[in-house]
Amino acid sequence: MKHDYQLIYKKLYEHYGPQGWWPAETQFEMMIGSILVQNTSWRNVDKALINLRPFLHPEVVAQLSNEELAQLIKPSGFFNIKASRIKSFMEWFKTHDYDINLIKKIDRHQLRTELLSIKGIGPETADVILLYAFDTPIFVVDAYAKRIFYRLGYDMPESYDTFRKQVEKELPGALVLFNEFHALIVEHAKEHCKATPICDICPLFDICGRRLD
DNA sequence: CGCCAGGGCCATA
DNA sequence: TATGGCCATGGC
Repeated sequence: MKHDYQLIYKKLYEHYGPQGWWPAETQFEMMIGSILVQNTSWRNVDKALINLRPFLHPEVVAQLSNEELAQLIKPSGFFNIKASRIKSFMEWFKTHDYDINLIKKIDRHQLRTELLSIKGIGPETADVILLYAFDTPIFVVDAYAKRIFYRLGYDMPESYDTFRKQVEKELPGALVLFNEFHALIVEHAKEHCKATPICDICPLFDICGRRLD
């Protein structure tokens, strides 16, 4: 199957329109949210963020105990693990003086390596942080992207980075495109390609020419 | 009641 | 290196 990632983007964008991600008030909130949302619905993350927002300053979060933090983020699930992951992230953030603009000056390849070295930050979380907090044009390989491409019959690489680079290679490198693409893929997944897909109204239906189930 | 959500770590083989 | 178990709440 010939793959055309740009056509998928086009179809999703035409159907759903601009998404304007990430849904956060600050870049710091974005980064915390990226950990909270791991394998979790945004609905639950939002509840956690409402609890957390009064404390949502780097110096304050860094001072909270794991137990206090866990209680605040409880609605997001996995709260003990995520509290620990947030604290690990804060340790790294502190080494850059909690300064987003300072981090933006770092070479992106090195920054990605630094993010991946943090306990609890894997490739997908690292990439959404790079994309939505540090304006790095990068394709986020999430479960939905894999599912869509596989179901379209594309022959995709298995490893995360090879998958990511193959998609990036065939797209124009504009930041806004990668920003919207990931958001659109998630938005699409909310309605389609679930256990009981409704694919005759799927915006990708005329690409695959068949039901995506 | 069961399933799963905008993952990642760790133990085992 | 490659699966499998585990983490845990809330919506449906």
